[in-house]
Amino acid sequence: MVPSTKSSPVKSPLSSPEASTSSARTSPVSNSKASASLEGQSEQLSEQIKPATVEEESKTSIDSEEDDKPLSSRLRMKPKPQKKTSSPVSGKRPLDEANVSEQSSVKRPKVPDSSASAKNKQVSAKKEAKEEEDDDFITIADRAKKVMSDNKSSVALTKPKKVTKMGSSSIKKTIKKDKKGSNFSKYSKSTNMAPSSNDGQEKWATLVHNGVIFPPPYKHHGVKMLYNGKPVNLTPEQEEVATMYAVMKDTEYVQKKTFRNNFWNDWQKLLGKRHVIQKLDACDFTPIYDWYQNEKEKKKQLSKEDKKALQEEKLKQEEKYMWAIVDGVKEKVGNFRVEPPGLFRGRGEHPKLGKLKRRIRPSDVTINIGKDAPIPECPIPGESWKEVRHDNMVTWLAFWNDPINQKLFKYVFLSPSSSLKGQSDKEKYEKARMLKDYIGNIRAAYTRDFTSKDGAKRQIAVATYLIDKLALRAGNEKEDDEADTVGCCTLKVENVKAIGPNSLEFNFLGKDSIRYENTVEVEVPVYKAIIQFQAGKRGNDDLFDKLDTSKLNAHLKELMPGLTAKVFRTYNASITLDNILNKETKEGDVSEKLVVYQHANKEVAIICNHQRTVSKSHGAQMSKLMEKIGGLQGTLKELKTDLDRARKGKPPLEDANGKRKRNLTPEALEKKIAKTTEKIEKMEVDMRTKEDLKTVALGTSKTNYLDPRITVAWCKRHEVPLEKIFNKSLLEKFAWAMDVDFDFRF
DNA sequence: AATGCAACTTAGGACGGATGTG
DNA sequence: CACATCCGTCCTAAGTTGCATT
Repeated sequence: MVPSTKSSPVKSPLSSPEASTSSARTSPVSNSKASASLEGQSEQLSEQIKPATVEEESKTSIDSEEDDKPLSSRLRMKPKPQKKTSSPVSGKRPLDEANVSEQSSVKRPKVPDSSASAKNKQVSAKKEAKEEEDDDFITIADRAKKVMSDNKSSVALTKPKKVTKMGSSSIKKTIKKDKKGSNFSKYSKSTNMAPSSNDGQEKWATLVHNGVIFPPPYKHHGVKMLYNGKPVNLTPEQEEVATMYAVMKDTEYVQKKTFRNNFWNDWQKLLGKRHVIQKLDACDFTPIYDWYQNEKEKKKQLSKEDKKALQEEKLKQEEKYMWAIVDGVKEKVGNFRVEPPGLFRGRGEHPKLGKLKRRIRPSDVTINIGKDAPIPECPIPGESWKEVRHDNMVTWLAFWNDPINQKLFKYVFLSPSSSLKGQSDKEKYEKARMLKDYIGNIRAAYTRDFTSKDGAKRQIAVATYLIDKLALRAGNEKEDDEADTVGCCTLKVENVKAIGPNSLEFNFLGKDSIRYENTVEVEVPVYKAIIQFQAGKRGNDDLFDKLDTSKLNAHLKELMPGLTAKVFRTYNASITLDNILNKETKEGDVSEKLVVYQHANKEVAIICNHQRTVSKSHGAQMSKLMEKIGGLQGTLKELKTDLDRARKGKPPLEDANGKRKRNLTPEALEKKIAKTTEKIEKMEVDMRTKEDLKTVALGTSKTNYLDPRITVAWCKRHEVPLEKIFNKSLLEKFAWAMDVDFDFRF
């Protein structure tokens, strides 16, 4: 795919290919294809873009009155009907206020984990233990005990962990009024997490695992590619790389010159300078491509049983690598498979596209494991690990150097469902919640500094503002051998256009070469500051020349302990979800509530610019839906005439095929009409959402930005089954959030 | 202060099985 | 039942951040 061509949801589904003007990177190919067939429809379906109407409220500058408003209501990229209601309410939330005052009176401990509720958890966990088909060999109760004792011991024999002050903040949680049927603790396994945050501390006391599994060796297939029309003999090594290229025939990668050049370069090294094959252009890989397609087809044609058997075989081989035992608890390992060799598939215009990513061998791999644990046997006979370490200050189980960029490491970590990951996830959200208490002052401070005499200060202020308001990423410097993308600190002059009287038009490639395109009305001082930062510079110069991420983060740390740029994204995402859910959830059935949730989720995804490419079949799908609706409208018309006739005692007209229809009573016809109308309406809604979400990825925010406790609590309050929102993986990942109080607010 | 290294989180796309639909 | 679409899972790239070194 060509990520850079996606139209940005930040703007609206309407942003057309030609809107993305600048940048040589823009290849309109996929974009125009995707939208061409649909141009007319999408115009009707999607909301109009207007240059962001950041209304009155934000012109009055950000003052503390507005502080707990969700970003989405402070920043209106698209006017939305239902949002009109939001302004008078002014974001005051009784529940939240209670929270805030409570928090400000009690100094928030780093991890306000509630020991009180931990007790509850154990009880409920035990209760549910039976129905949990957790394939652990340790029971939950055992695990709880184990963790408890481990904690004690590790506290005893390691540097004092911050086990202290768990009391104060947890007191509030003792009033546990559980609503009927709203207990999700069946998903919370041992919620008993190590009680402390431990940055710079031991991450585990004991660690046992079986290392990593390597991909099978290459199987020589002997299918001959053609060179100038003639079959060529290749050694297995040469053939392997040729095959990697051949099978990518219908990806967009091979269209890219960089990809082909890099591939050729690396392949030629294997062929040798004097090989018959002298240039890529004269190569015909189709025999290999066809062979591969055929193999794939064969695999697909296997019987259900055979497939299952194959799967089980694989599972059996991998079983031992799937688990680690961390402090006596069996935990899933995340990525225990070593990455197979292949051609590098970078995103966007990555300079290393197509380079051969060589095979990783045991001698590349460093293992990290408990001192007393048996060292994993090297799975390839005759070879051995590069190194074995016993470092409990880190969480990785293994790593090797990335063959594409030797300086980088590829790590093997535990899976997101592990309590190690869960704990840091929780800490992440607690930090973001802490920002709530500081955000007012922070906003006041940067607003003040928009006009600071000190240029560096001004840049920090504006950058912080953009990170807060637009949820931009920090933006580290990048090397020349990476794709040319930017974040806040690395914005170029040409990425921002000042549009009078006080709007800014952003257009740049961010992470994963996803385009960020957005026009926003900003405070006048910001507008002026940007113009001043741009003065006398060229398009490619840094907008913030006195700033980088470490300066920025150092500054943020002075405003709140542990504050960094990315916390703003988490904070704004989660508070937006919390606010929208609580504002917009009405009485109604589950499906209506799910619509509200999805809407909130979408708002967050738009704020964070989480995009996806429009599926190849999107256009076709839409036309199909249109057709269906058209058909239904036809029947509706027919039914209406029939109703008219029936009322006059006449028989229905013949249908389109000239067939006779049954005589129906007017009542029956009315019923049918109502049903059809309903069906049409439902389809129209479906179509609108589909179109609306065609470029928006909801999953990323759900997985990484939205405090799961907001969702869990909301589900409890509104009796929505959690499984409607979290799939199995997410339920596992968020086990730590399951027994949150139903009145939890972010 | 700049640079480099290390460790960890966040990200979109591919793929294949599950589920819905006619 | 056949097909399309949906959805979860896997994969691994691409970020952020903290800290040590120069």
